[in-house]
Parts: sequence; structure tokens; C-alpha cells
Amino acid sequence: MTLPNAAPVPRHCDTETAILEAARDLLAEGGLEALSMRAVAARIGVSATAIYHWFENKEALVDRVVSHGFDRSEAYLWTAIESLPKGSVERLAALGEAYIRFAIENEQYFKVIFAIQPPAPRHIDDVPGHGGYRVLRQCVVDAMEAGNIRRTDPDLVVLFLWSVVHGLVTIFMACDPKDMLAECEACNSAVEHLSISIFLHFQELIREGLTPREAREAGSAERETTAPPGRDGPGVTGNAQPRGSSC
Amino acid sequence: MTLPNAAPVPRHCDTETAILEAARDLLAEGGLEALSMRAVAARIGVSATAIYHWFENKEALVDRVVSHGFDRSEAYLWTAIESLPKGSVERLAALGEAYIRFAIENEQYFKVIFAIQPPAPRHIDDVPGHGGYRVLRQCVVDAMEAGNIRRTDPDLVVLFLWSVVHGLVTIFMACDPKDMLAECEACNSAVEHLSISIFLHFQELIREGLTPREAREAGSAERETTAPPGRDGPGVTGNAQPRGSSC
DNA sequence: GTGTTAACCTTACGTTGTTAAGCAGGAGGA
DNA sequence: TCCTCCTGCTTAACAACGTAAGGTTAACAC
Repeated sequence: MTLPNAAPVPRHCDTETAILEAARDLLAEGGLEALSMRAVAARIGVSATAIYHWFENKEALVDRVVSHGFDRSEAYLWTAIESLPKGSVERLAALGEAYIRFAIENEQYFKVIFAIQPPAPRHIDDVPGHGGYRVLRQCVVDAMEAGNIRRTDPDLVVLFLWSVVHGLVTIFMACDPKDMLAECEACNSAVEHLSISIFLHFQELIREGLTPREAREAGSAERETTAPPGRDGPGVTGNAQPRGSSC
Repeated sequence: MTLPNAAPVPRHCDTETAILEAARDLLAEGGLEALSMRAVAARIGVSATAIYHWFENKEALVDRVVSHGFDRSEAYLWTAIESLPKGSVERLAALGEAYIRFAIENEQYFKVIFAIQPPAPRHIDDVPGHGGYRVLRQCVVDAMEAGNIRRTDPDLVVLFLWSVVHGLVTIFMACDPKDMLAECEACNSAVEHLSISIFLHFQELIREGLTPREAREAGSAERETTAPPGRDGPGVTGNAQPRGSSC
């Protein structure tokens, strides 16, 4: 274990890394309840109390594990979008899809972060994975400057898009909405994950909004002058999506 | 404790109710980690093992507590919207706001549900609060029939709106995005909760979408002719998903 | 009187996170 | 070579946890 001659590198790194790796594996395998100090210790062949030499307590260990996991998120998201044109809507869409994929692949990390209640709400920079927020914000600003999405408060749009994808994966982690979407054939297409398939359909809603086209065109002139937030546009029955019974 | 003469009413109801109430209070006060069998028992003056006479184990107790809490959600949501016109967009907006309020008021219940990992993903009907899903779906269908929102798969719209509000409250429970929204003056208006203030701004994005008006009007003419709904419009990922042509 | 059942109780077991005390061994100075 | 200090662990023990096993008591049926 100990490096023979490289003095400046303390051997402690080995144990600390081993602890983190064992904890990461346990978390991924069985969630937080499978991650006990004794289980981690047993995996790497030390006593449970040895962990306290490297981490203040279990919470600190879990925090490090989760942070490590999410440190990869920023790179993961950048990789997913780097080949797509800057400022494009495709890039934003790919980012959302990547977020969902990352959440699925790191489900236990997500659950830990959004289950543990911090004593006080943490600042966004202290939340593991806040790097993902930076990526998303950059893409939104780019798309806004390129004129591909509406110009409004970018932070609001960022939070909106984040809410959509995060809400989707969170709901999917808690329950299985498969049955409620059984009638939606397209949702059950040959896509790896149902949540991603649904997100593909969300994209049209995100882009076009829920207001029927007729109502929008009718009310566009008057809305030029006043734009109250909770207004109710007069409804004209439109049928933009001709489909059988439910779709 | 024991009722003297009223035979048909077994005394056990008192204890069971007391257990549920104590567990509910402990959960609300200190979250899941404050809810221990011994703490519940101490509150009502029985031994910890007495609880096992009424509940199979801790999980069953927590399940009942959370279910009870969410049983009120459907009534809560209906109350919030009953005075608003059926099929209106206001009704949908009020429903979203009510969901957020309910989540804030029942934060610990939310955390338990979306933190605990069921062995297998549960069916939507088994999820506490699925009554809220029913309310939302009804409002979406009404609004669709009234022509106030676009006609498309209602379940998709339901899941979309649910994702938006659920994602928003989940993000807010995990971190404090106050700083990142510091520049958004409107968000810091005199509204009770920041999340509700933000949701008010989300509503415009939900209704109008992110596509700039100019781009929409320019593209509307050509889309009149060729409009396969599931088609790769702008914004669909480059990962070329094989999509069903049905939706 | 006997038997049954409901509604508790006490005791105890194994596991958990965590602390305290101490030991082995290498490094460094005298 | 001896002493001291620090690092990286160890064992022992603690309180709190969920929960299993079995005893006790009162109410009730026959």
C-alpha cells in the first residue's frame, strides 16, 4: 500500500479512496440504508472506527460520495451537447435528455441529495451538481441571444426547464406512471427509457406552449399592449393534433 | 382508556389514533429521523412494542401516516379551484399554486414519499396523493374540451404540468435558489412564498412556450400543410429517436 | 370454571452511529 | 541508540434503534 520512495504522497490516500469507493458502490447497490459505516469498513478490510480518521461522521462521508458523483455531471452534460450548434434549441433539448439520463444512472445520488434535509436551505453553489446549472444557464443565454427562444429573464427559463426535467425524473423514481400513459402509444415507443420518451414529447409543449394557436393569434394584437400574467384567453376549439381517442 | 360500557367500540381505536397522531407530529417536527417507535410510544405513554400490535412495522406506520396526510390533498386541491370556472386556464393555474402550497405545508410527507425507494416502482394509484393526479387530469380534460388549451394527449399534459410544479418544489426543498434569482425583481415580489411567485411567472412560459413569436408566425404557414405531430420539429434531439407516427 | 381473545407489558437480541483509549510503526531530533 | 511525536489504525464500549419472544391482565363466551 505504502509508496516506497515517493515521500510527499502520504499513504492515507489509499484508504480514503478505498472508503469512498466502497461507500459509492454500497450506495449504488442498495441505497442509503445499505451504506453503513461497518459495511464500508468490512468491504475494505478495516474496522468501522477507522473511517472516522478520514471523515468526521457518516454525513460527511455521504456528502463526499454524493459530491464526487455529481462532480461528473457537468462534464457529462457538456459531452452530451458539445457536438450540437451553440445557441440551438437542439442543444437545449439534448441537455434535458442528458440530465434525465444522468439522473437514471445516478438514481441513488439523486435520492440522497433531494431526500436529506439540510438544516438550512443551502446555497445553489453548495448543492452537488450545481455545475449542471451553469451548463444549462449558458445554453439558455446562448439560445436567447441567437433568437431561438423568447427573450425574458434567463434565470426564470433555466429554473423552468430544470423544473420540468427534474420533476419528471423525480416522479418516475417515486412511482411508475406506465399505466396512466398506456393509451399514449408514442410514449411507449422503442426508446431506452420511458422518461426520455416522454421528455421528447414534452419538448413540443415547452416550445409551443399550451395555448391553442387560434387563441394566441386572436389575442396577439391586444396583448401587445397589456400582458397580465394570469389572464385567460378566449378559447376557440382547435385540433392541432388529430389523433384517435386520447391523443 | 378503556371504554366502560360501549362494547361495540373497541378501545383499540384510541391507541391506534394516538399512535398515528404522535407519529404525524414527530414527522412534521423533525422529519423521518425524529420518528422512532420509541419516541412515538413515549409520547402516548405506551411501550414501543405496543405499536407492533397495530402496525406491522415502522414502514407500515410511516406509510399510514403519509397516506393520511395525502388523503387530504385531493380535497385541498378541489377547494382551491372550486370557485373558478370549469375548463378555465385560471383553474389550472390555481391548481398548480395549490399543489405548491400543499407541498410546502406538508414538506416532510413529500420528502418521505419521494425519498423512500419502493422495492418495485409503485403503480400510480398506490402513490399517496394520487387523488391529486385525478383532479389535475380532470382540469386538463375540461380545459381541453373548452378549447382553452391545445388538444393533445391529456395524460402527457398532466404529466407535464405535474412535472413543472413538482420539480419546482423539489428543487426548492433541496436548495435555496434565492441568490440565483436575485436579479429577477418580479420573483421577489410580495408573495408569500418565492416558489409561488416563480410559478406565477412560469405560467406565461407554460401558456406561450419558449419559441419566439416571430419564429412561430414564420413557421406557422408551412406547418399548416405538413403537420405530423410526432415529427422531428425544431428542438428534437440529434439522437434520432424512432418515433411512432401515431401521436 | 374453563378457554379465548385483545391489548398491552417486559425482556432481550442484533445492528446502528459514534466516542474513548490505546497500540504499532515510521520519522525526526538529540 | 534513545526518546518523542505523529499517523493510522485497533478494540471496547456506549446509547439508540427496530423488533422478536413470551408473559400478564382484563373482557368475554360457553
